[in-house]
Formats: sequence, structure tokens, C-alpha cells
Amino acid sequence: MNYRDLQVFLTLVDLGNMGRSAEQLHMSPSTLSRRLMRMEEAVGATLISRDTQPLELTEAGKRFLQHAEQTLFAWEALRQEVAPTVSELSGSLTVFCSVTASFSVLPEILARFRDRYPGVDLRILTGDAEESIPRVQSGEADLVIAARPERLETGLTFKALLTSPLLFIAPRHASALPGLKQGQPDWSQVPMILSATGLARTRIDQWFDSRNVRPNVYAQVSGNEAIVSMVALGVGIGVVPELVLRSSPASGRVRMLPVEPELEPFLIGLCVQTRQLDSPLIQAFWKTALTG
Amino acid sequence: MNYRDLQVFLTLVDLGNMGRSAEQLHMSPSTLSRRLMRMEEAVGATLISRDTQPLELTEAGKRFLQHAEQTLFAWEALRQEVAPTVSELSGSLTVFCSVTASFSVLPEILARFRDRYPGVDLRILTGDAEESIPRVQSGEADLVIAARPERLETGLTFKALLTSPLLFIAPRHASALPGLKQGQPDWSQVPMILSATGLARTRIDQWFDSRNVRPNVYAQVSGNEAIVSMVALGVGIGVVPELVLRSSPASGRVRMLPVEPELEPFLIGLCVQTRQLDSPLIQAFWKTALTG
DNA sequence: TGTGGTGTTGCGTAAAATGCGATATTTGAT
DNA sequence: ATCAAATATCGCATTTTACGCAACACCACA
Repeated sequence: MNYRDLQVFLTLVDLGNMGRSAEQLHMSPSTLSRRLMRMEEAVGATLISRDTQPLELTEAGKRFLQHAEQTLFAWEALRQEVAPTVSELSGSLTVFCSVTASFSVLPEILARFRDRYPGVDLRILTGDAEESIPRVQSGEADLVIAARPERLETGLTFKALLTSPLLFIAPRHASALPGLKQGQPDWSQVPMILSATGLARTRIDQWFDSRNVRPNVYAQVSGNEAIVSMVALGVGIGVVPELVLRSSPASGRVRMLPVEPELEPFLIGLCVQTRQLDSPLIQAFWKTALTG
Repeated sequence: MNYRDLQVFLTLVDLGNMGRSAEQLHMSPSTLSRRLMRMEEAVGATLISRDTQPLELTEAGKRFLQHAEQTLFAWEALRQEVAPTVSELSGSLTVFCSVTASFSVLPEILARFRDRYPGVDLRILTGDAEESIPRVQSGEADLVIAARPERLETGLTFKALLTSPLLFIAPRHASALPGLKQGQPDWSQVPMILSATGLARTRIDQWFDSRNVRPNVYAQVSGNEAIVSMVALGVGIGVVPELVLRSSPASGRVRMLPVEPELEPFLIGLCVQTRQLDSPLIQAFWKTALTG
């Protein structure tokens, strides 16, 4: 039994559903399931009755919940109390974050960091992903949260946090688009809505090249979010990272289009000038982001 | 950070010494050292100042000790409270334990078991290791803690708990034994003190056979403890499991004799009739013994 | 009788913990 | 003062553990 388990249990109780909890905890349902089983074996009793929805705590489970809350609270208090100088860390840190990345990891990292280092003046810039590398190189930004570029310039260090597949999306209903029936679309006909620039565009161009197809580019958009909206309107087919799709309000009016071969997924993570890794502020952020 | 870590920390604080703590916790000093380092990283502060002997707690360490005690206490209370029927387990369980095994694992297992299942009437028999298998087969004993025999009869299940090397030992001083100078002894000359029967004797006989030597057996003894005493008196060379040697009061007057090849080590563990593994009492003991 | 959603299991793989041996440093004894 | 024993830590190879994926069994609901 470890403290991470306790946190996992709290989430599970809170959401009352394995799948959703697994998602929020960034793990697979099977892992979560087995983790709960291990906890139950450690306690020596069933904690959660699975035969109802939402999941329901057993008596032992309620007792364990109390224990978990108390212990985690005491643990956090201890860390706050004992951790030296760490909370005295102060200064200013500029983080550049691509819009795509800001949907996923940014909120969590930010919450943890603000909690741990309230004295640090944190400035967040968001913008197009392709600006990220120049910004960190020029020193405008100390850190970047963005997709890993094809080739990483020397002097930069990148550490992945998560991956997100690049997906083809089409309007869910009314597929009255030229070249789009069932089966594979006719790529030379169907109107495409693509990023104007950036890594996603590079990947897509490569994909079409490798199939010797010249796509019918209907619109070039800057900003992945706009792509989802336009596809939802039925204008054409688009390509966006799954992350963007998931958090888009228009995702319900859009469907995934399976293609072969799949586009190489986005690798989203932290990027920083290697020689800056010694700086206490940057080190603090780096660690906060990497250790759950 | 897990609960096992907390227990480890308590032991470390109690003994004030890494090596001894590692021994008591059945782990290597390096493991213990790294474990402590991990804890310190998790807390965010140094817990124990290493530049003194005995080890001394830092301020953060004292605070953490308090947390560890509270948490473990709450955890044990929870288990007691919540574990179903388990504490109501009652009946009688007869455990046969070889003398060799009784030096190592028995006390710990017993302590845990009595603590967890106070209602069970526990009878301990000790005796020669070779009696153990017949006893469990005949049903005189429900469980056996002993060395694993060469060939395990069908219908029996064995689970190892620890290993202990078989060692040649000689008198520490006054090696005025015939055939024993520096270097390898003259095995046909040097007087040997061996177990009369049992697995140890089988192993030794095989060892001499493989070297085509007929040993000069000075005395055949029943009971490994007596061997240590006789060797200490300077009568001859003996062979005993390290476990016996370590807990013998005469171990200081005896020295190990490195030989090639080494004798195959003893495998000490739990043995039970396979079909009995379903019985709640036996299952309880089995689990208690196996899960630290 | 599907159909979408639930939690669980088998299996191959990736990550973490461990032990052994070597090393640097300290402690104690002569 | 100096040697010897003991102590904690580091590097490396191995074992153990946890994980994700995919397939599965189960349930409600249409």
C-alpha cells in the first residue's frame, strides 16, 4: 500500500466509475482494477462493491476512505512543514505553452506548481506550437510545453509527458462531401481543412506524399480548434490531435476516420535549454511536471 | 512512499545503524540505504544525519517519525477493525519446525500469527528436519517449516522463505588437526564431524563422492548445534547451515573454511499437504508467513 | 438479439527495486 | 600515528513488479 494508492482510491470514490477514474488518473482501466484489488487484499476486505453503478463503498470501504483522507492530509501537511527553503523559492518563470498542450497537461502541472511554490511569479504564454522552439532558444520563455518537433536542436532537452494520436475527422452526419462515401475516401477529391503550418501539417504532407496523392486543400487554418469547428459544419475533412478533439465543444458533431497507415502521434512534453536545467526554478518546475 | 517504507524507517530509527537494520529487515545494506534516500526525496528533506554513530534524526526526521508511527498505528487498527471474520478464526494448528528453521523464520512468523489470530490454539513441535515430511504426511502436523528435501513427494506443496548456505567450519585457533594446514585440507586425513542423517548428510556425501574422496568421519552427530560445539572444542571439521552457525553461542570459536565447489545451500520454507491449502486455518498461516 | 458500456484476465514488455561487489569514508584499537 | 574493521554509498546485472493492450465476460436497455 502506498500513498499513490490512497490518492487513486479517493479519485475512484469521487467519480464512482472505473473507466472515468482511469482516464483522469492517466492509467488504463485494467491497471486501476488491479490496483484496487491489491488494495483490497492488503486491507483484507472488499472496499468497493462493483455490482452497482455508480460504484458503492462497502462498510470497510467507508472506513478505509476515512483512513486515506486522514493519512494523505497528514502527509501533505508534513511535506509543507518540513520541506526546506523549497517554499521560499521565488522569482519569475515564463512558460510558453501550445494551445494543444494547454488542454491536457498544463492545468494539472500548474495546479501542483502553484501549490508547491506560491512565491514564484508564473507567466504563461500560449500560442502556436511552432513558435515554441524559437521562444525557448531566444530566452523569451524559460520553458515550453509543446509537441516534440521532428528534429530537436542541439542544446535543447525534451522530456515526453504524453502522446496523442493525429486523427482524421469528418462530419458525423450528412457526409455529402465529394469523394467521401463508405470505405476509404477519394483523397484527390475530398476537400481538406488543414493547419497552415506546423508539425501537424508536415506530418500530413508526408502522409500524402507517401501515397502519391495531391490533396484537395479547401482551407488552411491556423489553430487546430478552428479545424474541428469547420469540419463540424460539414465543409470538409480535417486532421487534428486527439487531445484537441476531445476538449472541443464541437466534438459531438464529428467522427473519426480510420486510415492506413496511421499518422505518427504527437509527443507532448517539456522542452528547455539544457544548460538551464541547473537553475533551481526550472528544476523545480521540471520535477513538478514529471513526478505525478 | 508506501507503508513498508514507514516500517523500515521505524526499524532504522530504533537500531540507529544501517547494517543491523538491514539484517533485521532481511535486505542488503545498499537496498536500505537507497530506500532511505527515496524516502528523503519524497519528503523533500534529509531525515537522518549519517555522519554520526549511532545515526541521528534530523528535525524533519523527528517529524516524519511521528507521522510514520501515527499512520502505521491507524493502518493496523483499520485492518483489525475491518478484516472480516478473520480474527474470529479459531481451532487448533500444529506446526512442526526443524531446529535449524526455528532459529530464523519461526519467531517472526509466530509473532505475526499470534497477533493476527489470537483465537487459534497453536502447537509447535520441534525436532529433526528429516522427521518433518513424515509428520505432515501422516497428519501429525498440519504445517512444517523446514529445509526443502531433495525430492518433494507428490501431494505436498513447498514454498521457500529463505536460503542458507551450507558451510564447512573449523576451530578458529589451534588448528593442530591432522591434514589441516593452510590451503585446502587433506580430506582423507582431517577428522570430520557430520550429521548422522538428513539432507545435510546427503549433500556432504555427494560432495565427497564427486571428489572421489573417502572422508575420515570422526563422529556422527544428531543435531547441528552439537556439531558447532564439537568443532569449537577442536575435535575436527564440521558442516552446518550458516543459520545454525550464526545463532550458536560457540560461533566465535569457529571459522569458515572456503571450499570449491560450494555445497548447495539449504532452502528453508513452508511445506503442507496440497489438498489442505484450502483450509482457512492453514491458508491464514500460509499467507501470514509469506507476506512480510 | 444486438449494442454500448461495465469491470476483469492473459500475456508480452517496460520500469522499478534489489543484491552483489567495489569504493570512499569513518571508527576504534594498538 | 597507523592499521584494521566497520559503515554508507555507487555501478552494474538481475529479478521482481507494474503496466498497457487486447480479448473476454457480464449487465442493462432497446
